[in-house]
Order: sequence, then structure tokens, then C-alpha cells
Amino acid sequence: MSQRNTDATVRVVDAHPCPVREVLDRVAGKWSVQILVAASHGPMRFTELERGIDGISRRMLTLTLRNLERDGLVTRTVHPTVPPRVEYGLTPMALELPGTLQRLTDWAERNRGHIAKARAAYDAEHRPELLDA
Amino acid sequence: MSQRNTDATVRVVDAHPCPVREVLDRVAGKWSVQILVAASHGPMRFTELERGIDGISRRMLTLTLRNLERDGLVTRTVHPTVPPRVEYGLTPMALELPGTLQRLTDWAERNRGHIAKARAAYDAEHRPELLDA
DNA sequence: CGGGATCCTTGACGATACTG
DNA sequence: CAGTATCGTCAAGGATCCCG
Repeated sequence: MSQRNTDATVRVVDAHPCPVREVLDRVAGKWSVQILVAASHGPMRFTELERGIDGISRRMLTLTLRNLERDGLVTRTVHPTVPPRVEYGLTPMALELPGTLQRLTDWAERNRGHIAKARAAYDAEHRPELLDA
Repeated sequence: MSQRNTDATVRVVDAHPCPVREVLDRVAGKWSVQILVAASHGPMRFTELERGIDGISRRMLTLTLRNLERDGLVTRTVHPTVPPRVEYGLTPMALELPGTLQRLTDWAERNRGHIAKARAAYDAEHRPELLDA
């Protein structure tokens, strides 16, 4: 139970997992959120996404889009022109996500400092080896 | 940038990542959320957590707790008794998380059916090999 | 009771190259 | 333009055993 399946192929049917995990399995991939956010203001072309999301590779963009499409979060529309034009948009249920994720963003920005300090303190205490660099 | 580091040891300092990713890197681990939820109603002992979280191994419980502690989300209190008694509680900033995560839970439960259907449809269309079992 | 040490499998992701 | 194919790396997480 609980798989992410970006590269891989599906295994079995999930039983009845924790619903929070269900969302996370869908959204926690390294690029999913950025794709959802990028496409939340209207459909985007493949290359637009590629340019808009810094550091993403063609491969990961394709894979992540396919997974989002498979889960019904993203729609893929091919315009049969030359050169081809493919647009990715969000489905209604996916459009609700960026707003919800915003709360997490806020939490992160509020507590970013605390976390950094906590890490430094913990490492100084329990990880002497890490004090070089 | 953007690492999860459950097993591993830290690498470098993150630059200035997307804040959403920052939260997810902390919380998207397979067990983190369940631990946070379990401990949100008051401190829990190691064995209580182990029994309360279905399917978790001793190893992953320890590792995940250590990471949460390192990030300042969980406090670890050792009572020097015999036998030892160790309690894990949430820090103030961590206590805000379960409430926030609730919104994702709600989204998941509302759309669980849609997603399942979308998957089935997608697989039927694009993954003929999977139609056995 | 509350861990730590070790071994292993699998899957996420990156780099590079090729294509209708 | 919008992908696919292939190869390699590395970390997440499971299984098992040992310890103060």
C-alpha cells in the first residue's frame, strides 16, 4: 500500500490507506506541486512548464504530468497542428489544491527559522562529525 | 537541494527552496504524519506509538522520530527509571500541523472516488497489460 | 523498554541521446 | 515541439538480529 509510482508501474490495489497519505502520495513528488501551481492560472504548454519550473528535466516533467493525468488531476489536450501544441490544465478537483497547499506554505515560512535553528542545535549535539564544511 | 534524509545523513545546506517543498520534505515520509497525529493529543511513549501506528517497524519509528526531533517538531523526554520511560511530544509549531493537514484529508476523502475512477480509466486506455490479475 | 547495526530491495530522480 | 529510451545513482524503507 501507498506507492508513488513515478517511474514504476502499478502493483496492486491499495486497501484503505490513511487519506492524508493518499494526498501526499500524489503530491509529494519533487515536482508535482510546482506543476500544479504553474498550471493553476490556466492551461500551459509543455515547453512553458519546462521553462517555468526551474531545474526540471524533460523526463521528469513528462513522468510527473503522466502521473497527474492518470490520477485525474491534469488534463492533456493535443492540438493536431504543425508543430504540435499540447496543453496541460487542471481538473476541477485539482484546482482546489493550490489554495489548500497555501496553508502549508504559510506554516513553512513562519517556522522556517525555528526549524533551521533546531537542526543546527540537534546536529551540534548529536552529530559532531558534521561540524566541518 | 530538497532532500528527505530519513536513513541518510545530511549533505549540504539547502538554498532557498519552494516553501511547500520544505514542508513536504519534512512531512511526506511514509510515517511522519501518523506520528504527528498520534502525538497531537499528548505525549506518547515509544511502545504506545509502535502499537498505535499500524505496520510501522521499530526501525522506521526510531528513524522518523529522530528526524522529527531534529527538525524541532518532536520533543524526546527520557525518564531515568527502570525500566526506561521515553515520551515523545509535539512542539508548539508542530501542534499547528495536524489541523492544517486536516484540510488535505478532507480533500482526499471528497475526491477519492474520482481519483480511483480516473486511474481505472487511464489504465484501461493506456496500459492494456495491467488488465489481468 | 527503547533502541542501534546491518543487509537488502525498490523506486525516485538525473544525464544523455534519439525521434515523429 | 513534445516527447521516448536507456543507464546510472542514491536514498527510503523493510527484515532481522543484537544490546544496555
